[in-house]
Amino acid sequence: MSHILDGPAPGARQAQKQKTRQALLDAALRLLEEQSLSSLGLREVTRAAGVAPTAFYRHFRDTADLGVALVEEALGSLHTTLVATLAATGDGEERITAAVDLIAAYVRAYPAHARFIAREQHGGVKRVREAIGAQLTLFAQEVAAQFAKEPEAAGWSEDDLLMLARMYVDHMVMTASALLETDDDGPVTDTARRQLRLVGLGRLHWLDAPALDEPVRGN
Amino acid sequence: MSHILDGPAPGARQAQKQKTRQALLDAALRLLEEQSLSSLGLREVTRAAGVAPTAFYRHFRDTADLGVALVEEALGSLHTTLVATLAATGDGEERITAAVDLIAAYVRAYPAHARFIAREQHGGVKRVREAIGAQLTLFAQEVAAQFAKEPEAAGWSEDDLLMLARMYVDHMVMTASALLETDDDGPVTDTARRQLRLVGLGRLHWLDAPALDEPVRGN
DNA sequence: AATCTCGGAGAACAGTTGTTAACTGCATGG
DNA sequence: CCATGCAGTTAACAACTGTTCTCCGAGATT
Repeated sequence: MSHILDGPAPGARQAQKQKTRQALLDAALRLLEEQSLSSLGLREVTRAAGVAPTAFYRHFRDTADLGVALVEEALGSLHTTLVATLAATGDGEERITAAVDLIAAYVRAYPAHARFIAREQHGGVKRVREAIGAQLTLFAQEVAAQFAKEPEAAGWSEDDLLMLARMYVDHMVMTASALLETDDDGPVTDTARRQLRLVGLGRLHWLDAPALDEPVRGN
Repeated sequence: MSHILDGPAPGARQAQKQKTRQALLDAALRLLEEQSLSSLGLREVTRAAGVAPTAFYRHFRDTADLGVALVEEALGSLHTTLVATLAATGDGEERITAAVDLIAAYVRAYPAHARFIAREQHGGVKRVREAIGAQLTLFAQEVAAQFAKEPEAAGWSEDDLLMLARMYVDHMVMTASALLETDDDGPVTDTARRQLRLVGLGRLHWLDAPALDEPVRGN
């Protein structure tokens, strides 16, 4: 263990603090596999983490606050990975496989994190819902920005690109949730790939359609 | 009112029972607008319904049981409406508008029910999750069956039709959830229509693609 | 008219919750 | 080297939870 980077200025004291903080996050995440955040008790978490109830307040105001921290932990590191995956693959079937594999790998590596996001995306705690929504919107913007760089995006409005990107992002969350409720990934990833293929086909022919800016309102 | 099927005896007594049962369901649904089912307390519900805590047991074993009843109340009557809407409209833009309008009307008419479904679809109570999942699968099967009757489905495998239908159903739930978090339906329904248009375009060109039963595994 | 059924009320239980206050010990900065 | 800051502990609180048992009174049954 090197002491060079964590010792000098910061303090080995904060290391211990973040250690218990992480213990609280881990304990909470484990408990959240079988319940929702809005029913997660402060004492429940501290008990599972092996610390006194009052220690909780040194790190979080309440369980909603802890939930927001969990959102960052679950989604924060995914931005670079996602964008890198999209940038590294071309269009079409190759990219579809890469995207589905990415999410399947994530769900298998961090099932509790994935479950937490899928569950609390529409959950009962407003601040957490908003935090997840903001992250997903950010994902969509990043995906749209990546799309914009590619030749296939010629003629697309910014709004339509964002609409397309949101569809991909929302589909990822749906796929993750579906993966969590099965033990055989095969059928789920297969369906996910076919659905992405369908959207990709629609994308290819999007500009074939006549102008729909002001569709017939006769009805 | 027919008395033949209700049971052994008609009874104005059972009317009062179902009245309090409905009071419990209504009270629960109201409380669930700001929390998840897994944190919904039995006493909380009875207090809001204006009955004694012990009265709860005359109707439900626990709050999870009540949740399953809410799923039926929220989704049960929607099957006929959905199928009728699909059957009454042709393909293309007309059907897209009809479908989006249907879900927007539902969300506006029964916001608490819609919120409950969106929230508990991935929520912390297994039995309720399963009940919602079963209903949505049923929806998908009904939609797929309707699709199968139409000329556009020629050449489609049963599996692909179900995949397409699931996509529509899941997209409906997503749209409902998005509508619940905004007060201006315009942008949301607009995006939803464009996304459906995209999927519809993909559907039209689905058979153009080469056989993908055994895609290249070189990777 | 007498009896039975059963939805609902009331009281009490042991256990849990979030939050406050005052405390201990140790790493840290002067 | 000592005083300060602060992560974590202990104790206590009023409030709340799900559940059981007992009882009541008004339909329903005969």
